[in-house]
Amino acid sequence: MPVPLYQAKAEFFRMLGHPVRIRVLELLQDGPKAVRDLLAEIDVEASNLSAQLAVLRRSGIVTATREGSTVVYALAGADVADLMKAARRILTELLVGQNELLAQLREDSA
Amino acid sequence: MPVPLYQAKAEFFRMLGHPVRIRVLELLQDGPKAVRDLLAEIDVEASNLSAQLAVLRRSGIVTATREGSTVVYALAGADVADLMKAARRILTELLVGQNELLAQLREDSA
DNA sequence: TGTCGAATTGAAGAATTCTTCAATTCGACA
DNA sequence: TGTCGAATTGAAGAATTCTTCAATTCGACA
Repeated sequence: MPVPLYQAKAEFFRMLGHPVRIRVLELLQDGPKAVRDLLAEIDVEASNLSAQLAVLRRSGIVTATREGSTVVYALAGADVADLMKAARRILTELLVGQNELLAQLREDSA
Repeated sequence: MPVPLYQAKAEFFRMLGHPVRIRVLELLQDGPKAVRDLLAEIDVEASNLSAQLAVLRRSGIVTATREGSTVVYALAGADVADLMKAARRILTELLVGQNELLAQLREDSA
């Protein structure tokens, strides 16, 4: 039996659910980048970055190609920017909501 | 110091990364639903569903209101449909890619 | 008030994911 | 061939998340 769709969706979102992986995807939206460059921009150990890149690679959302002594990663073509935009829209609402809640709490205790 | 944005994004996606939570969000796109109804449509134990609903509630993406002896959940207004659409677009690409890979593997071993 | 159904919660173990370390692979270049 | 830098991998413990069970809350209604 095939993986049910909601299961595949859940795994997809889970794959996105890590700060380093998010940063990588964001950086790759400007074009392909060598691991060294990613390493320079993200605050993470090399081996940990490798592990997170492996997660992205396995999912197929990025590709890796060796160029000389370095390895270059790129988005596999999928329209990641749109997804991030949609996510940001919701996330903004949620954070605003939390702020309002916080403000109310301050009110109430004042 | 505030939570960095990529951290908030990662938590957001992680919140989406569970089959039951995905199903709930999908079902709520058709309008508010009582927990009993969700329970009838999703293959999950009541206490487990409650736990997953709690995750969604805490994030603010859904609201819960008690109506008589049942509790009704609804999307908090955020545009979840768009997000799901963007996700589906990428996910489709990824799954197609995996199928092609699989086809190649079959080729090679034939 | 007592009881029932609906839903949630806390606690505990199981399962999964993260992080780090040491070891390894791979190409470049002397 | 030997060595170096770049990147990855495997293993192991730490941390987080899931699932399940029993207990609890809360309103409806007799």
